[in-house]
Amino acid sequence: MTVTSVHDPSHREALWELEDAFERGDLVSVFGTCTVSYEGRAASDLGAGDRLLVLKPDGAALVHTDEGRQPVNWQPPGSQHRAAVRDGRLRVVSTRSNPDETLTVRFSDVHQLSAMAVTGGRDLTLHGSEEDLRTRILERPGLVEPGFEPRETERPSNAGPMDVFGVDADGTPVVVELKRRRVGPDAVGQLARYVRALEEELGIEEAADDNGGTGDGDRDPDDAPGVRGILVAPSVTDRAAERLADRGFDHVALDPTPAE
Amino acid sequence: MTVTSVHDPSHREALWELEDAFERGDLVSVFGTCTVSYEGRAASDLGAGDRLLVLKPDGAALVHTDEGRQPVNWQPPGSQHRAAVRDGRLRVVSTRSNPDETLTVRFSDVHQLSAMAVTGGRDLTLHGSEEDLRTRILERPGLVEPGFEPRETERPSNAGPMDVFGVDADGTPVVVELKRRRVGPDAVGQLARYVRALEEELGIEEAADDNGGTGDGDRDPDDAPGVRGILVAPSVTDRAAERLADRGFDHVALDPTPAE
DNA sequence: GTATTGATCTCGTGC
DNA sequence: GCACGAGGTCAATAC
Repeated sequence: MTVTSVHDPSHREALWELEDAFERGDLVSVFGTCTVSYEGRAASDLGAGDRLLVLKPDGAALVHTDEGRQPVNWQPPGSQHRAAVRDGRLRVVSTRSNPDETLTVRFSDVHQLSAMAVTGGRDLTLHGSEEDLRTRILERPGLVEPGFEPRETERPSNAGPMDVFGVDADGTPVVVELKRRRVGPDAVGQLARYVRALEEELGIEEAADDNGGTGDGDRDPDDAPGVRGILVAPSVTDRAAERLADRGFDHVALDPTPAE
Repeated sequence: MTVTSVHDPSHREALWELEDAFERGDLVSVFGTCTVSYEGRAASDLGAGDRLLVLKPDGAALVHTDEGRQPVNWQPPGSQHRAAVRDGRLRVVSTRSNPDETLTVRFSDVHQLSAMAVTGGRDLTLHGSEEDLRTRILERPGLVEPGFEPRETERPSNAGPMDVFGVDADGTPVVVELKRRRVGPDAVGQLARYVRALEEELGIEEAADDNGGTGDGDRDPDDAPGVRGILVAPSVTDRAAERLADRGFDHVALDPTPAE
């Protein structure tokens, strides 16, 4: 089996194993007592402690403590790993450019080092994403509202691509913004940008909304809108609901996956 | 140091080690060939392949392939790990509630299993965050613009807390939104929400309070906005710049850390 | 390369 | 518990 593993190695022994593992393109895990420092997009220091260092052949480096889903320190894929023994410590440095950043892990003790050749088997089939929600709607447009007709997905606009563009039963243009989970006010802002961009593009002028300054698309919900906005999400927060009402947008409660 | 480590263990042997490690509250790493399935906020399946499984005493579980900073599958902290041998495979299941979700890892082969007791040493000192940017501005308000006077940070509003609230040289209220890096249109929307909320708030106060506020609260609707918005960030995208101009907001180029 | 947005985002903080 | 926003976010995609 292609796993090498050393228990309580000397620094020099650990160094050999690391260099071999880098050479082979192995996935490496190192248990040990170390300090960590990072400099790049920000800068950080982490005092001595026991941690797990994971080094990947694609250049990713992860320093994990006993808590949290997130590594306490890391280096993104595309970095270069190097190892050396300096000042009686095993030093692992991972660097990359653009942006320039460096992660340095200094081990006073290495307790356990393992390396394994790993290939393939990384394609995940995932269900329940925003894309699934879109598929669901395209297959059954009536879920949005009776008479809704999708015309285009990822339709380009000055404000970027809108999730779904279509028309309602009256033929009024509709912008649909999809979210796979409960949303806050930011999603309403996003929808508003698309609606506004489409209104400008279609040459639909809103009544009395061109004083520059703070005019930001407020409308009277009683007005017949030039372009409608519909937010499709399982639910919305109170503040988002307020903002939806302000803009005259609708919310449709829908999950990315059908109820089971 | 208490590191246990087994190479090419039988499933039963691996099971013992796992259960002991769970008992002791160890940080665990497992190299092996496995399939992974997840069901909860979404659902996913991953075919057989060699991976690294990390199990943390706080309940976090991470499945890593040879690529990427992100685990291909995971379970958040607060989950419960369990292990068993079923159908000739070593099965590790991690579950949590609220939301209900389950990660199942089935090993056909375990190549290497290590466990280490880990405590403390997880407080990181980080520099270059948004908070550093705020500190910088509070110490030298002139960086925003000459005459700017910060009055409050995290000032509450109907739209949430604004990063910095203050007044400019003319006494006009100013909302400052801070970003540690280059920003897109979303940040302008965020700033706009705060400015709008503050305008409404001040409008209500003026209407409800006959004395008006301080003398410097006067403004000319045609000329100056009631509330100014300033986005402080290293830089902004074109679309964000457009949007800033639309709203009449200003951009101040500033890094979280002084140039070196 | 930059820009934009989704994510099983995670994580902290405040209510 | 929910809501809101930051993050060295990461990662995919379009340009």
